[in-house]
Amino acid sequence: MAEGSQDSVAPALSPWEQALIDFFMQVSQFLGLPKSVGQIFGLLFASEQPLSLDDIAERLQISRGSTSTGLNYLRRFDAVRQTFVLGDRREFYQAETDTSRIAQSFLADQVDPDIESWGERLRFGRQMLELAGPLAGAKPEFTAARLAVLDQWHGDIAGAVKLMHEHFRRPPSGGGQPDSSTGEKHARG
Amino acid sequence: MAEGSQDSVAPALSPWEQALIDFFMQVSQFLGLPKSVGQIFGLLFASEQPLSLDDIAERLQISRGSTSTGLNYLRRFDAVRQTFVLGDRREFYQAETDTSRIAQSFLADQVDPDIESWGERLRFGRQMLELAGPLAGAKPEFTAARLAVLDQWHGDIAGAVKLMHEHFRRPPSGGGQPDSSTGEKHARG
DNA sequence: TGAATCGTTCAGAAAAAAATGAATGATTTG
DNA sequence: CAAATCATTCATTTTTTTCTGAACGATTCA
Repeated sequence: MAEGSQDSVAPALSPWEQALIDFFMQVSQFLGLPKSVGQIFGLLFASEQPLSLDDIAERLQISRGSTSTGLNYLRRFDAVRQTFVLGDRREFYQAETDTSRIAQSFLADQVDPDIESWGERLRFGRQMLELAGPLAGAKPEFTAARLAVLDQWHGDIAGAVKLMHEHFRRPPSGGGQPDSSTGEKHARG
Repeated sequence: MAEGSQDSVAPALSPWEQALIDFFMQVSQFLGLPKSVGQIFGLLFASEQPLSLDDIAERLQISRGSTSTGLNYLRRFDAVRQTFVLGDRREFYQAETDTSRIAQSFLADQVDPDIESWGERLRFGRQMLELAGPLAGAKPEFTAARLAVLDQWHGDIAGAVKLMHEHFRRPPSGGGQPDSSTGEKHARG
């Protein structure tokens, strides 16, 4: 229903909202993201209607700054859908429910760059060592063996990441139910 | 008895050591672990001989407390091998080079518990909602749809984790080179 | 048994990360 | 065009994490 109460009143989170916020807060911290990101996503996920930045900040009692930053994260991962409400200049957000989509973006933005950077670093280090030769301070055979291990490390991890990409490329086992009940049209005049 | 250098001189890290320490420090931070953990592993990885806790603390110029804590982490993940040197009461460590082994332990210790905890939390939340029914403050069809999405989330992620487990269960593509040059035998237990 | 050596633990210090909120720039409305 | 609305940015404050180092218990050695 339409919110009867006006400003300054903290609308008190329902248990439903609270549970989802807590849940995604944990997920967020597991992924090494600020907890506010999880909070925001949780609130959006719990909400049937799209919410504006101010809605979110007010409901969660966090600053607009944090909210803005958090929404940026979520946008980066395509974890949030931006919807436009007629007659309202503000931007409204709702939670993306497609896991694959989010996971792919997350991998691309948060994981791939690191893996790639490690690869570069390894290549560089190897070059340096090959140039410096035995001067580096350790036995050549030993360093050679270590370099081999490093390559294995990198290849192994990169392989795991590739596997994740593939896993999230295709829709999961459940069979794609297009989430009918969420498809409410809200853009009203 | 066999104490060669008892002075306070920090032996100055070689470029080889420095490079590896930096590298694993980055990996460590990526994984959400204290950077000292990465430093310690890097130093061990760079060193042909096993090192004692004091060796590590001294070379890295970090406190014994941090070193002890860091070594605990590494032991948890089987990222470190404990070796016993004859005539020395202290414990010596060297880096485990088998990626699979480390990855498996890491998954088991750092990832699996979270996934499981999420699962519990979801089951619990679902129960609560089913009991509370429409009282929870949102339309039943909507909450039902959301719960379905949550299940998909969890299953999807759990699937990814299982995939990782499988990936690291078997030795990686490279064909098992038994790491001959590292296989130095010193008093084992 | 007593002195010495080891490794761990934990309260406090230091460092790092995140949140805040006012200033900023951009866009729209009257 | 000026006023108003909106989202972002950034210097500062707050919170969280990590490191430190001395105290402690355990073990070994003489």
